[in-house]
Amino acid sequence: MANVRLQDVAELAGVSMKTVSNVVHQYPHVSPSMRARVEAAISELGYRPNASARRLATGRTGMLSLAFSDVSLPYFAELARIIAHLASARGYRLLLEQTDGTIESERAIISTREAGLVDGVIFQPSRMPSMEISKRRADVPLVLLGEGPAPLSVDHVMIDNEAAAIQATSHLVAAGRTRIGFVGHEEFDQSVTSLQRLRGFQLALDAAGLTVDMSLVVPSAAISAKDAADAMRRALADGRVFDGLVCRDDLAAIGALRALQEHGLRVPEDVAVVGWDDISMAAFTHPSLTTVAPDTTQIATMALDMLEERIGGYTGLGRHRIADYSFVVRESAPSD
Amino acid sequence: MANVRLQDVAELAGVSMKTVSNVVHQYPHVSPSMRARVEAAISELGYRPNASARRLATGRTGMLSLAFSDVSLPYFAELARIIAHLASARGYRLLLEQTDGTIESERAIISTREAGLVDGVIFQPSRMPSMEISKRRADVPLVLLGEGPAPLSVDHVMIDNEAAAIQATSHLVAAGRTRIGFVGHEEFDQSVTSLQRLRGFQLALDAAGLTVDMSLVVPSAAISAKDAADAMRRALADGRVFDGLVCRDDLAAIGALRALQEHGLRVPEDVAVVGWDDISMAAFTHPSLTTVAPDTTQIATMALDMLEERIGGYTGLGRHRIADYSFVVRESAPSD
DNA sequence: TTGAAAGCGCTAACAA
DNA sequence: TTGTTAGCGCTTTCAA
Repeated sequence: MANVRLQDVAELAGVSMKTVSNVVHQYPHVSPSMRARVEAAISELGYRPNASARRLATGRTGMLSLAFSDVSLPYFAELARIIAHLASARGYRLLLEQTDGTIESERAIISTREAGLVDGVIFQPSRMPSMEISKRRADVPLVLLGEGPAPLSVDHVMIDNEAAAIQATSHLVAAGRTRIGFVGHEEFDQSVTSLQRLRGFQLALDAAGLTVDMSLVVPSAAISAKDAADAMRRALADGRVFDGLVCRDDLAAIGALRALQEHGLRVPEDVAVVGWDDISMAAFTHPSLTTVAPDTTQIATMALDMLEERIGGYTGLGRHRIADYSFVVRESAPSD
Repeated sequence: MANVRLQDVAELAGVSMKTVSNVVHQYPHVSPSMRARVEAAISELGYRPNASARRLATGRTGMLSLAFSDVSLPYFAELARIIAHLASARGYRLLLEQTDGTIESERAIISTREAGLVDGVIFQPSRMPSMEISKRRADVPLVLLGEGPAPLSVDHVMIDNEAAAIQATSHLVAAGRTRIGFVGHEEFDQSVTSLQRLRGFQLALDAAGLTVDMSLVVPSAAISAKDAADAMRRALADGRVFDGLVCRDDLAAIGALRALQEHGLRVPEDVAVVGWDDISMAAFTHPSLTTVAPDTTQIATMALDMLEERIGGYTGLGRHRIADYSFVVRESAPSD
């Protein structure tokens, strides 16, 4: 019962394995009577093709792996949802790999110890230097997500973080804010993501003739609402005064919102807050978040397109695609 | 370069495939010189074992699939994170399957069309009747999550939803609330989860001598903050008056918070709100959420334990395990 | 249109 | 301790 083979079906139907295979694969040139006979045998035996055997024979696994630090971060969860859907529409299943942002786990992603596990990998590194990524063996097709300075040899999808950070910061400047802080980047080992956003932040302030006050730049122990809230609580207790806040991501913004409210500050009246990612919760915080909204569907589509081209045999220099983003204005930092 | 086989390594090293295999598997009884020679050959050739071939030979895939409606729901994302970690510690990788809560997708999960894809399945159904689940072919080990009345033939992990709902409701009653509503269950095709929570809600009100006012039971178009907020907005616009709210989950609570605030009501002064799931955001809403906190680590551990027993050959009646939960009191519904 | 047979790369039982 | 070899179940030329 458990192990019905293609061969068993063939024997019961009195045909060859090839014929059964043709039926299973909907191969058009099979006479209706053959097909009927084979299908009867299939359902009588309860036959199901064995995925491992098929994979060994074809060399294709029909699986992609999706690797990033942590699925429980809303941005990644929402991205995973989209990628899983789009991948499934293209006939792939998704393997979930969490790195927890450790360099060891990220290395393990890059240097797959097993061949033939997945057909391709979509990977958003957080710690790994691009030099190291570029030195990997080009065994399995890889597309990088996120904002690292991607090595020339690898395909890559990102949004223009610097431009978006400039827009977010300028939005606060335009609203007349002058004591604008930045919250939520890692305290040590900053991810490239954070660095690019910080850079845009600084460029925008410079352009507005405001100098960056380093005491208003508040790093966080880790990427989470809790750590951002803790960092902001300390900064506020320390007497620092903000009237605007660019947050590294929406989680940091949510933590900051909490710390500001505990400190008796009103958002946006006293402090305007801008987040990043437009996670679904951003519309439901109190106040709702003005935020940078990467076009995640486009990111996922670009990544899958390039991955499929690689899987299809394309070899060539790494392509760098820039995905769109929009700037969503809500209550935490209105336009005026 | 791409296709180095075990055999190639064996030839280069001048040994048999078995010896190479022994080395690859860390088999202890290999002479050091052999080991060294083989390892040299492995790295010279850049050999990596082929996962598909290994799986075909052993019949084990080392993969589990995790199926539920939607990873972007925080509860599922957080659960997925934990399960992925624990599974990985046990040597399994995780395949992500989203059903979107459609019955067709749930059927596809239950009746795996391919054999040998995964060693086991962890599945939280939302629509599927338990009768149908029990009729499935017992091909691949399955553990059910969540609160359905699980068929006797299948392993199952859940928390006692009814008891938790009673506790949540009683908490509001004890604080003197009398116009207690329920928000966020599906409007049609209620999941068993919702029904059990509603039942506990009703039992607690009955026990307190309060009758359930059906106009305070506010269903939502779907499980999301947005739909719950919309439903609550309509209820409030309709003139319904609440002083307490048991929410089907934290997302519903977040939506409700939003609607209440827009309506000028204060939480908890005017309306006390209790959520469910204790998603990480629950500590950062404004006000923070009092909520039922299922012990997700325990849920994941129980599920994996039972799954591994099944994979290991255990056959027997389905076991039903009840996991712990706690009731976390925060600002949205304080103790007094 | 259908059949026969040679792999795909690895494991594991059995020998040596 | 190491070698031989027969599968695992499917795909895929090449024939018929």
